[in-house]
Amino acid sequence: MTTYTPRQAEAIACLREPLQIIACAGSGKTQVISQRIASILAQPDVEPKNIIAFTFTEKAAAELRERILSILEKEDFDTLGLAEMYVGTMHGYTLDLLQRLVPETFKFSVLTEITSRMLVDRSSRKSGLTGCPTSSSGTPYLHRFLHSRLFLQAMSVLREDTVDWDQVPAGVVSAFESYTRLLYEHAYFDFTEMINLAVQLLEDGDDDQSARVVRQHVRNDVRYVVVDEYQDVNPLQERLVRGLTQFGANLCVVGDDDQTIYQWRGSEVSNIVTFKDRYPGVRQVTLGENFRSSEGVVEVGRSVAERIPEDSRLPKAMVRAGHQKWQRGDMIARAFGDEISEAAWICDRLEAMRGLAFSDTAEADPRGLSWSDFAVLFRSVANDAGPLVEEMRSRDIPYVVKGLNRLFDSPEIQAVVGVFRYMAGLISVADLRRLWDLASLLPVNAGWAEALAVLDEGRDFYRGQRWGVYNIQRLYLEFMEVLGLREETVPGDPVRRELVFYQLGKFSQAISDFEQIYFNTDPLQKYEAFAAWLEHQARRYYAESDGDVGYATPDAVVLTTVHQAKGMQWPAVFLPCLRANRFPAKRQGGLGLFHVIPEVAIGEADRYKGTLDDETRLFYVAVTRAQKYLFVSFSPGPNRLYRRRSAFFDHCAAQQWFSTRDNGVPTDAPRLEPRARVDIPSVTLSFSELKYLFECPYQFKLRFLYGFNPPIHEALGYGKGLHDALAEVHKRAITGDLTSSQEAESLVTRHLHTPYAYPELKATLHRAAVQAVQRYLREHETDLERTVHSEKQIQVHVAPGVTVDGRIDLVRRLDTDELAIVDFKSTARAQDEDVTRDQLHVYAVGYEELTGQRADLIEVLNLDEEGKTIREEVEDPLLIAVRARIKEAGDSLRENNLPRLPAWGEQCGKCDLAELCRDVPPSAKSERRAATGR
DNA sequence: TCTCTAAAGTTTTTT
DNA sequence: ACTTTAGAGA
Repeated sequence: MTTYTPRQAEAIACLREPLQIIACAGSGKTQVISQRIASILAQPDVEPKNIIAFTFTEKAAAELRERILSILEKEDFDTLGLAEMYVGTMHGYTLDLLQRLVPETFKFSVLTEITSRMLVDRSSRKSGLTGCPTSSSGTPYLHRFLHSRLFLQAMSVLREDTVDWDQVPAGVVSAFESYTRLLYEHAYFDFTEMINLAVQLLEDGDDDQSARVVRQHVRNDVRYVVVDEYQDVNPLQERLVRGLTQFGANLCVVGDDDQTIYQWRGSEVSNIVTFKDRYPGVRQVTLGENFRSSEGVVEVGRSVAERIPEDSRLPKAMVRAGHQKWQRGDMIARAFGDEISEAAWICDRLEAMRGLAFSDTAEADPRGLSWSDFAVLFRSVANDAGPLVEEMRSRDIPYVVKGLNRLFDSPEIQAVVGVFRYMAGLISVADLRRLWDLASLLPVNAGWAEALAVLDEGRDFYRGQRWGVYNIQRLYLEFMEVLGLREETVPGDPVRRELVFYQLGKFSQAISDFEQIYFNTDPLQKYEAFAAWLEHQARRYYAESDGDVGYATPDAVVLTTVHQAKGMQWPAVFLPCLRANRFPAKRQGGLGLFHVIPEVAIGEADRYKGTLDDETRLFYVAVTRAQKYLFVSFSPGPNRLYRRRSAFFDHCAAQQWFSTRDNGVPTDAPRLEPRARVDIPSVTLSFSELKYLFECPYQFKLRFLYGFNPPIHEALGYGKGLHDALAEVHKRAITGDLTSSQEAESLVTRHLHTPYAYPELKATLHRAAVQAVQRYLREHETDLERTVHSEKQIQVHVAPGVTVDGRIDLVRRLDTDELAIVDFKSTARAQDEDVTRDQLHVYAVGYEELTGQRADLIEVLNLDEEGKTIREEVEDPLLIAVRARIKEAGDSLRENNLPRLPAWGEQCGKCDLAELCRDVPPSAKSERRAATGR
């Protein structure tokens, strides 16, 4: 049983008035939030669906969810309905809210930073980009490609910030209008727009139909809102919080103003600083006890925070409360003459400290420090980490770098990029061959000539075929297939093979991103645009190491940025390269936000500039990551801007806790066998991921770990549209509004979105969808009123760390009064029946966990004319078996044990990626060509 | 202490 | 592509 300090207990027990928890670094914040949510749930009249908990990242959400579940399980709490408690990001919440309650948005899809930029560049006039004026004399208007990033930043700020529209130039206003119009025309949300739309609906009166439904739901169901990392909330997100609590829901915000490090992305510190003045009757609880670090680390952290002017901080004093002891020599500040000796010193230290005895908690037995207990934090990994990486490589110290290697720098990807430079006519066959030899990518018996033939056929743009035929993804996969390039044919050892395939998979992902926007473009232009995009833009966006292959965390020293280290801790932390103009960083030049939107139009515009205070907060975060050992160091950088010491370095060196000389690790210091801290990574699987994992583990690996995507199909969106139309029908049925078959046409018009179809196909699909919906409404006219749930969110916690979540299409009562779980399928080419049955049994397990009710039957209802319906009983042995299979799947995933099927099987015939895995037997070839259109 | 010129340029979540 | 900074020269 966890014991809590009086302050922590006060926060946990405070459930009535608005609560602000000011949580210093290492104060056990997540535990307190989790326990508080458990006490909310313990109240007799509260249901899980009454609770919303916001985190900033998905990772933080997963952690919080796991923590809450473990508390509830320990307290033997009834977890009925728990899937309906929302724990996640604001983006996820608003998207879910809209796509559950506002039928017009069902068909919307989400643009990423990459795809929104492509959209803006592709439609540079319609998006408002090239009509957007600036205040710089050299650049009266923004340019295509060059300024799309800046343009999108301005478009976000206009919605996320408090804007005085009278101060915004008319040209910028009309560019903004063009941009939002373009989004809605294409049924896209960017990351800001989903929150923006939800906020509009929450703030609107009840006269708009959608607003009424959304507000009604919030009024009835939302009773507790918790916001973690409140210091990073921007003004729009603050409005969302306001909107959700406007009908009296309790609000609890948690954060630390000293750890505001994303202000350049819009977070507004004043939200947290003035919270008490903006909400009535706020109870403030300060968690000042730091359980993480030694007194030396805590005191230095406090002194850094005190460099921030008092009037922009909440008053607080962090004190040490943990068991770590400070000893002279634990903290060292050293300056070096050059980068090489600084890197060498860090490596000496790492080697000398490995094996030192260390206790994670007061109770735990000490263990020897291992590689993964050390972190090196940089202000800029991309600019400063080079020399240290070099040194660690030469000494064979295991490490992982986050943010140094760009995917497109590797010779392997340059070889692949060459393929598309060849396609665009920029290089010759000989150049291409040279690139592939240089990357040593060619398999032993590579079919080079055949592969070139594939390219040349693809390059014949005047065959008069439909544009959709010139599919980049298909060409890429076919090129690899014909070349015979598979994971086991990549030259080199298995480690290299895996890495190369991971890179090739990421490239496939990049193609998908591109084709999502450029699918309907004249083929020649499309290939030219792709080559140009690869050359100029793609390289900035795709980092080689941002997804590690597999879920296992290696025992290695972590090299990362301070930003990415937020929320983490290590026994020993190094902060090297503390140079003036780098940390604190100097402001960047160039055309900036204020050339588009004048400073006076934005409240608190300073935060977009990156001030000294912001850098100080970042340094505070860096320092407080250390549990015991902290090493700050300086060496002059390669050019004259970085020759002087950082003020932060001098600050540390002046503190008594630091030694300025290294006397080495004391020879009598206790040592133990190095043993890494064991983290069991938690795995959350969606239904579709689970489906692939059951079907073929290697297919799962190719798709989700490497990132290979099948080519875009022109009819994409048909199944989703049908699905959404029926979802609306059933949701209305629950409220007693039964849809007649005359409405099929308008339902399909609202929900069917087939952006990749050529006009004739579009019309065909529309007709087919209307017929399918009519047929469904006719055949199920009388069932509609027996609809129990539509799109029911479920979640199954299979074992510690293994969760499956997904949605059940429909739950309804049959004439026989039995309860049936229904899943819709819309393609005649239905999946393997075994998998469908497994999947449905997962639904049954989830439904039982959610409602405590047992479903009697599971049904697969095919919406196609000749499609058959599968119906079968829910049986206990199957439920138990499915649970065991999920757990097994989760375990093999964590062990990265994802083998191919032993031989070509029926599933392989339906797998789009089979050729990347093994030879297709001659008997399967013709059938396959028919099925995949190749 | 002022003025001019050359040289340099970060961090990154969100389905 | 433009603003900040260091350092030279006045």
